[in-house]
Amino acid sequence: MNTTKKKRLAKAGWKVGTAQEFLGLSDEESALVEMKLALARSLSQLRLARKLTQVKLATLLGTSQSRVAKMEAADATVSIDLLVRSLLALGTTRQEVGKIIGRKTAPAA
Amino acid sequence: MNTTKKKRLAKAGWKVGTAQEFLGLSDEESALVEMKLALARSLSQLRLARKLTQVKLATLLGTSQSRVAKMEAADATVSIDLLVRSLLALGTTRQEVGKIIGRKTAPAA
DNA sequence: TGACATTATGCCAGATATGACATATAGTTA
DNA sequence: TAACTATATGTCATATCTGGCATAATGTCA
Repeated sequence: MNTTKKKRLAKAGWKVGTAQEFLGLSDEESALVEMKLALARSLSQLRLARKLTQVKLATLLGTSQSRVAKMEAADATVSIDLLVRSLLALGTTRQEVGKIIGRKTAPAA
Repeated sequence: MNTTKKKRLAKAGWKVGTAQEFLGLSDEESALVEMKLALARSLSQLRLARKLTQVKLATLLGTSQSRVAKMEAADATVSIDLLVRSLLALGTTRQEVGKIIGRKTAPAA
């Protein structure tokens, strides 16, 4: 649950292979994080594919640029609900959302 | 978003084929509801398969019987986050969660 | 029938997420 | 360099979700 710790490390510039090994993330926690990462990545890709700025996407979704930035960053303050609702709003089907969630996340470059 | 309306109808005993046609649910809203239904159903099945009561499952998850009941009923007050976290806590893999979410929901019996 | 176990529903205080705003940090072009 | 665009981060009031409790409804068995 201690996401603050993770953020501190990340902010300090640590590029960790997978978060789980350094931070004491349980399997459940890391699975949840990976799901969020996969959803966040898809949202980002979808936005770019449509050549939208975060501001335009925010307007489309009825939210703010800052929240879009946080969604794409899989910030701790964004829920899976929000990510899923956003993808659905952009026309992503339920089946596709399922695939995204199940998709293995590529390790941080 | 008016889920109160739906609850009133449901409470009145209306067994609707799919919710969308009677209530003015948008595609996005109904997709979200269906995802929650699929997750709720899986949770229920998983609990029964392990021969647990809602009380025992609640203890296992660190929550209350009432919330488990609401989760299984896909109540409006339960988030996708909660359903997913519960499934993960029971050992469901991320891939399986993905499949569940994408799975087509059987119409109400 | 009563006694008991299980599940469902209503409510509410505290926890968490959201939207909005300000501001910071790139990145680009002149 | 300045001016501009796009993205990131911090904060906060409000909205929504969660856990927990009470209680109702349903089911089961003697």
